[in-house]
Parts: sequence; C-alpha cells; structure tokens
Amino acid sequence: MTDKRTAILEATLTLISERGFHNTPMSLIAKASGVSAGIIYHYFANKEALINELYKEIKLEFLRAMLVDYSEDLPLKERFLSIWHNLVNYSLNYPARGVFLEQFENSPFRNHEMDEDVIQVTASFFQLFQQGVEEEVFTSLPPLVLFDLSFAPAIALVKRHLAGFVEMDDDLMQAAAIACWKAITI
Amino acid sequence: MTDKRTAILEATLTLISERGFHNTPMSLIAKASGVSAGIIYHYFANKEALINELYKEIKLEFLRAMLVDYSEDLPLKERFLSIWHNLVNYSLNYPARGVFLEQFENSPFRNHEMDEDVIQVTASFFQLFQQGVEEEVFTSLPPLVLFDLSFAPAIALVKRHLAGFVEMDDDLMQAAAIACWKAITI
Amino acid sequence: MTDKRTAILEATLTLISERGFHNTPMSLIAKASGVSAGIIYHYFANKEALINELYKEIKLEFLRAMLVDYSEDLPLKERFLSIWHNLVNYSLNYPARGVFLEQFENSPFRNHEMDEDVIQVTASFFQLFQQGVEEEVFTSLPPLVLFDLSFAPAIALVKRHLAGFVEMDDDLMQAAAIACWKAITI
Amino acid sequence: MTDKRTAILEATLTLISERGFHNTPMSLIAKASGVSAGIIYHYFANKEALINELYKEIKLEFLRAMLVDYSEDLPLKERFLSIWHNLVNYSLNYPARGVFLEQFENSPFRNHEMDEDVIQVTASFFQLFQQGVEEEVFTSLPPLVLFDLSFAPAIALVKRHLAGFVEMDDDLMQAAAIACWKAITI
DNA sequence: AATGAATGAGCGTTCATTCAT
DNA sequence: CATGAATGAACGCTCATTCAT
Repeated sequence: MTDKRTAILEATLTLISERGFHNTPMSLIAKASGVSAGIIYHYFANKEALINELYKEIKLEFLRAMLVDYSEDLPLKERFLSIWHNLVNYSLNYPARGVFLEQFENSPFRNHEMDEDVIQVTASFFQLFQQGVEEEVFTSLPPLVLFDLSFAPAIALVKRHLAGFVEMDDDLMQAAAIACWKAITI
Repeated sequence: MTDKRTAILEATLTLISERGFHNTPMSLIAKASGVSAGIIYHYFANKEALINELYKEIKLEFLRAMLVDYSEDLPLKERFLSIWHNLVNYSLNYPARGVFLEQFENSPFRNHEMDEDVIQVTASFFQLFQQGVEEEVFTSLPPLVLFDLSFAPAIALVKRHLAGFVEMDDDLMQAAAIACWKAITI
Repeated sequence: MTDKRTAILEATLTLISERGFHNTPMSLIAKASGVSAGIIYHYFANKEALINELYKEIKLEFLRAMLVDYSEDLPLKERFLSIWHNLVNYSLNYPARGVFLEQFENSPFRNHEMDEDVIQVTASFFQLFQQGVEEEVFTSLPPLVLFDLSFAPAIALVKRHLAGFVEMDDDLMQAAAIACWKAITI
Repeated sequence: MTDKRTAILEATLTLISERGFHNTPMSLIAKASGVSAGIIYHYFANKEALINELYKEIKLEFLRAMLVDYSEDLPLKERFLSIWHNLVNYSLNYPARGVFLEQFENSPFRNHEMDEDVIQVTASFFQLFQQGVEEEVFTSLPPLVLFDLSFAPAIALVKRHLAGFVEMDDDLMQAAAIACWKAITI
C-alpha cells in the first residue's frame, strides 16, 4: 500500500523542517511514521533518495498551490495577485513545506535538474511574464528575473512572519503584493 | 595566535559552503586549516559554537560590505542603489559567503538572536527606510518589510546567476535595482 | 513440486560460488530462483540448513562423478586413473561445484559428520586403497592418507587452472595423474 | 604505536579462523583486541582492507616458515624435505594461520595479485623445482605443478589431522613426505 | 503452496570530542 | 599551545526470518 510511503514522506517532512536533514535519523523517521526502520528501504533506495523524492513532491505541490484558481483568461494583474496571495497563504498554512523547500534549495543537496512535471507547471509562470513583456506592461526582463522580483519578497516576508519579526496580516499582504507588482511594471 | 583561529574559520566557511554542515567533519576542517583536530577546541567550544561564530562574523562582514561608501549625506536613491549594488557585487565576488549565510539562515541551526554589532550596523538600514517613509518617498511599511522588498530579489538573482540560469551583467543589475526601487517608492 | 526446491539449490550454488556465503542474501537466491523469499522456508528450515543440504547433495554428486565407469573388476591402476581423470574433468566442467565444495569445506560452516550416502560412496575409495595396500602395490598408509596423496594435487591443479596460472591440457593431466600414482605405489 | 595494530591483526586472525569472515564483526575484533571499534579504522581503511592486510602478512610468514634453514647449498632432496616438514610443522603449531589462509584462498575475497615480498620468497621454490628439472631429477613439469604435487597433500593431511581423522606423527610425516618426493622424481 | 511486505537486531562505519603526551 | 591517537555513541543500511493474505 501507498499508506506507509505517505506516512514516511509526511514524517520526513515534519522532522526535517524542524530538525534539519542530518539531525533527522532514519530511525526517528521510522518511529514517527509508525513503521520499522527497514521498510523505509523498501519504498526508497536510501536516505538521499527519500529526501529527493520528498523535495520533488513538495515542490510540485507548492507550485500547483500557487496556481489555484489561475486562468489565462483573467487580466494580468489579477493573475499576478492570485499567484502572489496563493504563495503566501499556502506558506503560512503549511509552514513546514516552505521551510523544507528553502532548507533543501539552499543546501548542497540541491540538484538543479527539474522534473518534467515541474517544468510543465512552471510554464504557466513563464507564459504570464512573457505576455506581460509583450503587452508592454512588464519591464523587458527575462521571465526568471521577473519571477524573482515578484516572489522573492513574498517568501522573505513569510519567513519574517514565522520568525515573529513581522505580523503578516491582510493589509500587509495587499501592500506587499502591490509593491511587487510595481517592481515589474513599466 | 589569531592566525590559526582565522585559518579554521576560513576553512570552515569554504567547506560548509561546498559540502553542508553535517558533511563537514571537524577532522576535515582541521586538515584544511593545517591544524590538529584537538586545537580547534581551544578556539571554539564545539562544532556548533564554531559555526555560530562563523555565522556572526560573516553576517557582520556581509552587512558592512553593503554599507561601503554609504553616507547619510547622500540622497535616498543613491544610498539605496549603492547598498543594492554592494550586496550583489559582494555576493558575486565572495559566493561562498552568501551560500553559507543562506544555508545557515534556512537551517534549524539558526538562532534569531542578533549580536550587538549586527544590530548597530542594521540601524543604518532602519534609518534609511524610516527616513524614506517620513519623507513620503517610500510606501508606509515597516522597515523590515521594505528591506525584504528591496533586497530579497537581489539575493534571489545572485543565486540564479550562480546556478547558471541567469547572466548577471551590469544592465541586469541596473534594471533589477531600479525595479526594487520602484517596489518601495510611492 | 520439487522443481522449486531444485531451482533454489541451483541458484544457491551459483551465487555462493561466485559471491560467498554471506554475500549471498536469501532475497537474491529467491530472485535468481524465480521464487518468493518466503517459500524458501517451506523447503529449508533456514539459510544454514539450505547450505548444508546443498553441500550434501553436491558432495555426493561429486563423489559419484569420480566413480563413473568405475568397476572393481578393473586393474588397480586403471581404477585409480579413472577416478583421477573423472575428478579433474568434473571439476573443470562444473567449476561452481568444486569452488563451492572447497569454500564450504574450508569454512567454519563445515560439520564433519558424514551422511550415510556419502559413507557408502566413500567405501569404494576405501576398498581401492585397502586392496592396493594388501596387494603390496601401495605404500602401507591409512586409506585417507593415500586418498589425499592421490587427489589433493588434482584439486590444487584445477584451482591453478581456473585461476589462469596453469593450462590444464590432456598431457598435463596424464603426467600429473601418473605422478600421483607414483606417490602412493611402492 | 604498532602495538594496537598488531593486537587487532592477531585478534582478527584468531576470530576469523574460528568463526569465519562474516561471523566476525568488527565490534568483536575490537573487544578481543582490547581497543575501541573506531580505532580499527585508524589502522585499516575498512574490514576488507584489514583482512587483506592480514592475509598478506600471514601468507608471507607462512612462506618464510617453509624456508627456515633452507639453503641452496644443500642437496635437492634435503631441501625438499626441509620445506615439506617446515610446512607441516608450522601448520600444526599455528593451526589458526593455516585455517585462515585456506579459508581466504578458497573464498571470493581472494585476489590473485601477489605482493612483491611474496613473489620474492616464492622465487626460492621456483628455483628448487627449476633446478630439479634441469638436473633431470624431477619430472619435466611447470614449477607450479611440481609445487602442488609436492605440497597439496601436506596441507590436506594437516587438515585431516586437525579434524581428527588422521594422527599426524613423525612416521606419517616421513612417509608422506617421501611419497610426495616420489611423485615428482623421475 | 505461495507471496512479498514487514520486522528489528545487528552490521560496518563515521565523527564530535577528549586527553595523554 | 599543540598534537593526533583514542573513544564510543550513533548513524545508514542489510538481511534472515515471519506472517497476513
């Protein structure tokens, strides 16, 4: 069954987000998942494969969450704001996921290859920024640059909130989202 | 001598930025610093203390590098752009430092207490954003929020550059800095 | 069916001769035999029993192969040479069997008890050497000693051949067999 | 110091000869040597390296023991018998060594490369058989073949003795040595 | 009979830390 | 100050064996 696999992945996510990769022994993952240590190796080749698989799944889930209610039929600004708010809301609702992603992506574990699934989801962002540039709404910069100008502050602010240094309420979200919109528009 | 201490810190920085915290044994740090394993414990209480100390030093150095040529006598925009470019240039010139800081700050190692020295340096940024808000040049938001709106994209773009996904040249730097300026100005 | 039992024994033989006892997990035996891991325990009590059973079967087969075309009606020398050549030919034709036997007999796995079947087959060798001594053709030594003087070199030479250090052709076989004959004759 | 290294090697020899490679955990070697488990890895890269090193040392010691009192000035037969008796006496006096060597050489651990030291010692045997062939005392066969005809029975008989199936006394040794001499002489 | 998921003890190995020198 | 041999707890992982299906 996939039950155990899921339990293992969930325990790994929680533990790693709280304790870090190397302070999370396989034995602890086993205990937290309610399985034996040995069976983890039935589902994953080794610890690294487990973590990489977890990263892929969480990354994909995260990107998809950014695109909830997204439609290319909506105006650019609405699309932009929807993504922005989705990103922040999801990060606030599932803080372990964001923490895990940031930890992974800033660690030497990272492997810059992207899954086919991830590339596909990413295409929507690419299209958004491409279109904005073509319609001369956005500054003429590579999509990845526009992406970072748009969303790097969002992630940074969520971290500030989780660390207790900033109170992320609706007003702040609105204001910050608008600020990012201003950053990329002409 | 402080020579050994420095050698240890430098080796630790390089090794951790390349290999991660837990894949960097003390014995390797010893070898890379040209000292014995035992002597590290003369200068630092333990591995955690060594890493925390390294973090403090690098963080302070990083913040100070952002303030090179900074003067409160200069106009707001010049000050802002100077910081922005300093940040990016320093990160590009000393990539191990940025990588280490990001790795540390996104890990559960992190301890949100700030050194007196760091607080002092930080005051300059605080003053800058405070003044901008008072003069109604910047959107009325907490300084930390303005900080992230201003500099989170800079860090993100440096990472893209180091990963090979974006070519960070002067034009891009200018354009991205201006975008961040637009984000926070009214 | 006995089919599976046989498949398990054959896979075990091949794997152990190539990889050694402890580098041959039950799971690998299962895979190589095309059966499940669990069913092995239907045919054999445990790994040790499986290996012991395999040893018994191979040992018996080996001894019987030495006696192919053997008849007490033939002259002593013919009988001796027939056994000698059978031993070498069989070992060359089925190298895994010889390798397995040697590995087993030189390991602490070994248990010096002999099966009834093996004792029976062994009787022929005993009779051969007994008769030779009585007829004053062979040096007066215990049969087991004459056995080793006769065949230990044969086994050693097969190992040299398999290791590539000696080319075992018909001439060498003849010469070596005669040498062994000379060793035991008066 | 080399004290610990030696203690580790000796414990490994005894334990492996009694229990086999894989039934001899590193932890047991540590306990039997009176050292910690960790320090073994200071002297040997890993278990395999430890065992290979042990093999090399024991093999060399064994070969050298065969050549005690050996001199090329002595007559062929004396030289031959000296080696033969040395081999048997050493094997009987240090049974763990012989058991270990046989176990190793019949296992897939074996690596047929020979140390420079071993090759050098081996040269004496080579010379002996070469000379015997040239002087037309020995049958014209490759030295390695003459070696096995000469000594394989000796090893086999020691095993029989240790297993309790043959009583190896002086008379038997003399007779068996002469039998082997007969095997290789014209 | 047969499967293969599951267990958990035990393995080889690493490494932060100590301490005799 | 300095060394590096030494410790031993803890890790990732394997595998003989069991058992629900």
